[in-house]
Amino acid sequence: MPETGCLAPSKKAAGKAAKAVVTPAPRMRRVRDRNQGLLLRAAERVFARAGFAGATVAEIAREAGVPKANLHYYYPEKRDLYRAVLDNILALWLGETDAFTPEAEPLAALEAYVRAKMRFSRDYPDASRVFANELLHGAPEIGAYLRGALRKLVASKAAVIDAWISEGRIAPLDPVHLFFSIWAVTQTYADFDTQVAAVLGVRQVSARQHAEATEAAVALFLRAARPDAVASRTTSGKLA
Amino acid sequence: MPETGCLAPSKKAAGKAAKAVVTPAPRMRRVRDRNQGLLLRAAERVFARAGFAGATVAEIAREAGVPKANLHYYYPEKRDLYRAVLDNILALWLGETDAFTPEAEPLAALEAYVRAKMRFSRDYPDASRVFANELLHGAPEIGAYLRGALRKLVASKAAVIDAWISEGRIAPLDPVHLFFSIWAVTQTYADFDTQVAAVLGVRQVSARQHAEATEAAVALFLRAARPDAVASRTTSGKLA
DNA sequence: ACATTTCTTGACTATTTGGTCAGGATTCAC
DNA sequence: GTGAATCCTGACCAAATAGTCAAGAAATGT
Repeated sequence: MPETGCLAPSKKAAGKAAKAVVTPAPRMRRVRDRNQGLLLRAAERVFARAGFAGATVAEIAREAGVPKANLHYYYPEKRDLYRAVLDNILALWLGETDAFTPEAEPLAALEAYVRAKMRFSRDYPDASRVFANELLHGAPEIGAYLRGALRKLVASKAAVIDAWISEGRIAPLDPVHLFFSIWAVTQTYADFDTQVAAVLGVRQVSARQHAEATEAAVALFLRAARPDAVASRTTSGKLA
Repeated sequence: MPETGCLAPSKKAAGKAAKAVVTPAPRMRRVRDRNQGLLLRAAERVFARAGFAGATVAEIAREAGVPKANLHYYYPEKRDLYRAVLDNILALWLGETDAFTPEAEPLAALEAYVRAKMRFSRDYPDASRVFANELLHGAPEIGAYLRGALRKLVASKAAVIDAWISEGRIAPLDPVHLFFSIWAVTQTYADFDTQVAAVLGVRQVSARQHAEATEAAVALFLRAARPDAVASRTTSGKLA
């Protein structure tokens, strides 16, 4: 899970003897991994509930159970830690689109994706919130990723969906906006979980309520994506 | 627009001569209104792009064009200013549900609501973002509002929709989750506008693209909410 | 006019916070 | 063992920031 691209003794620290710092040496990896893991998990929690600006390194260190100075040993700057957290999250967030292949059954793929995203919002609410917060403030750290990998991914999946549409196997919904909608709806149950709980009249959204939310989301998208039953039922396409 | 419940010379300032402080006096209202307006608008912008913790009163004051000390004259604490901004936003956010009356045409009401919410995300993106940020961090300031007015509102509108459902005039979607979904989808175009722009491959979402997003959202919800044409077609024949 | 209230603002302060550092403790390869 | 890399950490520091204050400048009612 670690190995986030941020080597520990940063440029500054490695000022004097810069010989074999390239690889952190295959030696003592246990301690580093352990502490980085602790710090990453603590940081995710704290960033999730306070945002980047609102989080303090002291609090993260306390939550991780290590002295602040030790945190700075692994992550020289607050931003390094934040980046590491985001990198972890992106890896998770990107997945789950495998179902969208030309041969797949469109509605089944859609349902699987919605369910996967709902599961994500249940299992990794902190990750979702950190991600949301980053987007909300203009994605200063992951903008390049959004314009790169994510954009490419969406474009390729949109092509698949467009093909399904022209075959009449799914309703003619704009695929890109469909993705935006799915992300929005599923993440709302993590990011704005406070609002959901408040409107539902509970302190915390229960597992059961989350399951109901999942069914509601699935129903919404499946109903919307259901191809118009009528159509012209000709050979290839339909009402083009 | 001002008159946000936060009178200027707070408890502290009004320590000595506390006689007729109840009403700010109908006198000099011009200056106060003007400056509070400037500050509120500046604060909304700054809070929108930096969040509560990330925003600095100095920046808000600069953006409003007044000295920092003058800001503190009207809003003794940063939180007072934040509350005032939120109060303004809530008033806006609450509206637009008038269309949901028992007599209304369900799909028309739904469409009107979605369009209104999309318009909101276009016209008040900063308000939307401040609101989103507040929710994201657990709604420390407006939690009571969510559990009170908002919850009641949703409950009453959900009852209307449930009635529509039992009359077969709209698809059997959970009304409360329908609201969550509509809010999620429409606000995503304000709150996560960075992501939308990135995936669309543009720097800024254009007016035209926002219009397309609106049509996509309307299509999504109308298709999902369309009652199943078949049904039982009994006594109170609906589909008029 | 003039007393009174409201407003304005530069200068100041207390606190928080990210980050540094030097010296010591561990750990590991050999 | 032992030497070298790695790790640990209390004590510090400089910068940023929310909030104060007191003295004076407008504005206002009568």
